[in-house]
Amino acid sequence: MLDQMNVAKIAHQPAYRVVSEKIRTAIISGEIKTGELLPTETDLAEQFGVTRSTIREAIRLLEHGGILGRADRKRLVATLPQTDAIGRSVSSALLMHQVTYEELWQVAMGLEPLASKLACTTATKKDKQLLAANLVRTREVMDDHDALLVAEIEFHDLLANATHNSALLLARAPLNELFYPVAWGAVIRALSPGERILVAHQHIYGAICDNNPDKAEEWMKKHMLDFRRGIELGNLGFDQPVKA
Amino acid sequence: MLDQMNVAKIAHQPAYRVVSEKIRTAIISGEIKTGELLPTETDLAEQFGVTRSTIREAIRLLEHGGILGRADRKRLVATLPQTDAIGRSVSSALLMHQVTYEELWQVAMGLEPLASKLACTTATKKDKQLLAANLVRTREVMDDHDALLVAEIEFHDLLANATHNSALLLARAPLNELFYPVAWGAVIRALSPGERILVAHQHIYGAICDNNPDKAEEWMKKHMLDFRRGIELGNLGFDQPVKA
DNA sequence: TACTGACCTATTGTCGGACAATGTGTCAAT
DNA sequence: ATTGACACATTGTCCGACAATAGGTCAGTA
Repeated sequence: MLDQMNVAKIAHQPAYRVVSEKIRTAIISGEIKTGELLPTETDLAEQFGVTRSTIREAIRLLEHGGILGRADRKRLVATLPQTDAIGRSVSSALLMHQVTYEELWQVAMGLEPLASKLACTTATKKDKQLLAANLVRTREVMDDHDALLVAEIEFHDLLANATHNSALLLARAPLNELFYPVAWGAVIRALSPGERILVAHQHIYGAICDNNPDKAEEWMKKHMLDFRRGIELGNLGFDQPVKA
Repeated sequence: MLDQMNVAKIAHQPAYRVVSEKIRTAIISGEIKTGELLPTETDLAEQFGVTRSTIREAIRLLEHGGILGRADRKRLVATLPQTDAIGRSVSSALLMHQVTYEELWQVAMGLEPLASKLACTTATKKDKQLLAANLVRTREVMDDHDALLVAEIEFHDLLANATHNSALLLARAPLNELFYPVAWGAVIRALSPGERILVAHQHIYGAICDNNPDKAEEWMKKHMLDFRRGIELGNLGFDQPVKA
């Protein structure tokens, strides 16, 4: 009796959600390959036996998650959810949860040294070239706070990409979106620690080229501790919620 | 000229996206408090000067991200995106990116020992009670593979919750969704390592009660290495993509 | 031939109205 | 106070329509 009620309730899902789920599994299972164009809304409506309005609601549901994108702002395509799409929703969730700088820093302290260590064995020549180019640019813009921040964020992003570990990339997405841009930006403006940043980056890069995981990890930890000290020295509210 | 084109293109966003964004910022900014009921679709349509269909599409866009939930399957309420909602979308993204067990294990190796260490200083009495209860249950179901897996996952989840770090919770969401259920489940079925799991959990729990962060971190690392060895011993394809 | 420009078509975005199902509140009767 | 009938409100779904525009077609011209 109670079971029947539950079944009945669960069974009664809105059509737009059922359709959305069907499309989603079709994409995940590879039945619809990524990059492939979806049928038009009218066709989909006919296929699923519902009206276009319902199809459109189902599409909206998927669109937000990044599973569906659009080729030319007209036709829809199945796309791989990219880190930036996921990162945005994760970041907005964290903002609403009033995440503090310290919480983000703790995560950074767990992931960034790990990324450095892993990158030593996984970085390709291309990755190293990109990192080297970033170092050059960092040296050039050392006195421009905004440009320095951009270069700093890029360095950590390149490093993470060099691990070729998509799980790691997604896990550290909030760092790119919230931690570095806001908190680190404040430190840079307050303390102008360009020289210290560059030195740390150079050591990390050197360790990767020398295939020395321990050294890479160690220098990244120093780098993160530097950052924490910067927040404290600048009295920037380490335990305050991040504000967008 | 080029600027104007960009502006024109950016300016021409579909109404459902504009409306969705307005509602979203209204919620994030606190103008609409979480838990509060939203106006009805008809009212919203009138407010924004669009038709109900458009409003509904805007709502679908937010519904997927967990920003909007429903009180009683009728009225909509503003809700905080919870880790499980985010976790689902992250996990589906990872599946599509063909994440491997090894990649997930690497992230786990970065985050789980960190969680153990942090929990030592942040765990409340309530947290410790929950962990203790979990240990009792684990001992009881040691021979039931499925129940043991549930208890194992719950232990790590309780531990993460004990850090009270929402950034960490979100970062490790894929571990809950993909890593433990699938990979660890395979190990348990293949090797029946109930005793080793329990011993590790007990040492971690003990370290937290003794406020001994280093020991907690160390035992969690052992625990993770055990898992890796299990995968290798069972020849379960450590470098294979995870399949849902 | 290769390019240009006008035209046609397909597709999305938006509108308005309609109805069924279902939860909710009201109000009278007991 | 409880109950039951009834009207009402709200969501889910359908239908049909039209404007805007991206893309393709096709004739005309250098």
